[in-house]
Amino acid sequence: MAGPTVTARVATVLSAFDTAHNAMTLSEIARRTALPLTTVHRLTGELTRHGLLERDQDHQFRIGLRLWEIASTASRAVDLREAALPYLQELYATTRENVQLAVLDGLEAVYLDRLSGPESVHIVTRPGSRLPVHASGVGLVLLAHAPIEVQDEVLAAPLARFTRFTVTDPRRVRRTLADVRRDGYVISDRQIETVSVSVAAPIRDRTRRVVAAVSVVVTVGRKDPRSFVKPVVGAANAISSRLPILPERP
Amino acid sequence: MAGPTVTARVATVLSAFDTAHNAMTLSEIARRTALPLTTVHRLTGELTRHGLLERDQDHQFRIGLRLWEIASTASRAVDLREAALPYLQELYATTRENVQLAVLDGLEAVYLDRLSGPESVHIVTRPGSRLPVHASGVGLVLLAHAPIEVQDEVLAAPLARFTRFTVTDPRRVRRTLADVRRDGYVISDRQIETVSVSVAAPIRDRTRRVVAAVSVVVTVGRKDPRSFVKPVVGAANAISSRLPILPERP
DNA sequence: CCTATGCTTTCCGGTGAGCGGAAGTGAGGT
DNA sequence: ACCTCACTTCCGCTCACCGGAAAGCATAGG
Repeated sequence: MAGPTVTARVATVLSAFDTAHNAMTLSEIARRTALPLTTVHRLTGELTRHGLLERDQDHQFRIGLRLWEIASTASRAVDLREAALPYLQELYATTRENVQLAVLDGLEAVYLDRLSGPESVHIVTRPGSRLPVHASGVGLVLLAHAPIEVQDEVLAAPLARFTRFTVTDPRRVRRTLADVRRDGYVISDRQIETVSVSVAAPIRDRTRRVVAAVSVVVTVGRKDPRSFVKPVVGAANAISSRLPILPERP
Repeated sequence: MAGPTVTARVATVLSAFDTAHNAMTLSEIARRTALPLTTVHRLTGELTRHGLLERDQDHQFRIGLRLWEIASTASRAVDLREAALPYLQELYATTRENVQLAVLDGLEAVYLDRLSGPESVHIVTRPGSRLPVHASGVGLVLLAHAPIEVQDEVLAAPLARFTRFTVTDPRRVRRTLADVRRDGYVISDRQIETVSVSVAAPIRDRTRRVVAAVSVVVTVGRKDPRSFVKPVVGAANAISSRLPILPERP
């Protein structure tokens, strides 16, 4: 059904860039997008002319400053991030552990921000990265409050296993989701990496709709995860009460 | 010269979004871009389908999470910003004043980051915004080390006056640029706003090429601006020494 | 030196995606 | 009921897009 329109191809080319591929040659982009080389050549050339892409002297393409600029000034991610930042910093100051902020996009969680210091566990997520929602703390929180169709669609597909602790049985995940809704927080124990536990809580806008989730990720076994519940929930509530009116997605 | 290609129109539509216009209706975009309504309708529809734009229930378009994501994971702005952040924080901690990081793009300065606290002067720039280079502290630093053609082009055009202190005579600006190169810093006195003075210094990569500028913006008359020269230059040098190899623009 | 390899750029003719005026829909206001 | 303003759908013309072919342009190996 995806007709090969120019706009679609532009989107495809831009989407070829991610954390692992932030600089690519022409033919690398062509390979990754499965588009004809000539076509990519024309598109990248035009995108570069408009500043959406840049090219260094090694002939490597990168995302252009212009595109960063547009995204930085105008996105809903930025509003949420800015509103939450002071409270995330406070949460970091009291826990000295990784602090994360994420929202739901489609069937995945997108990480908007992460604070971490030298003492924190090393974790995989970076701002701008995506993870499935069935395993991580923030993911479970977001899924628990997502529309029922989203939940069904996520749980209908096979659930990826990250560690031997990852829950991949849809029924058990559903039970967890019910717990999250009842308790107002969740503890995800070594489901993403075997070294870390995360404690997450929902952030709501004025209408009490869940729009984001905040979590703390700590080294397993160092301290009782339950001791983080109060600060995490507290931060989530503080952010909730300060949120500007957020636009709802249709 | 600008042929009306689809890619160009996509760029135009995306560029219509900025700090002052982060949510627009269809016809608002059409007005701002001077494109036919039908055309904008088609393009925004397609862009939305690919997640580059989003639309809330008020029919307002915004920059999509997908676009933010692409820009966040893959831009040269992000690398520079991340490398500099710890030192910017340190500079903020010691001065408690606005701290800014900017790069040159085309003939303008783009602000990558800003740290400010409750005690800082309120200033106009936000991350992602642009300002001309002939007046601000960071602008003068960037211009002083820009290719000669850029300098000529900037100084050939009429220079915008922001306050009665703004230097708009190209000859005087050129003299200032020479001073910047000699001294390694610049003090811009009330040239942007009548309430503030900025102290700026260049950031260089491994090849000693100037790739960015850092500045502190302080309230005029509160403290001798010269007392900020040492911390600003110190921070700039510290960042310079920690920079990853930055790609050069052709 | 020549040949091979991999990447980039230019060329060009056929064609369907893009175009946008016109007309239709629908929500708010008077 | 009528007007206004914003959005959406329709549809036939046409020009920008398409991509294979082939030519540059380095770097490596024989």
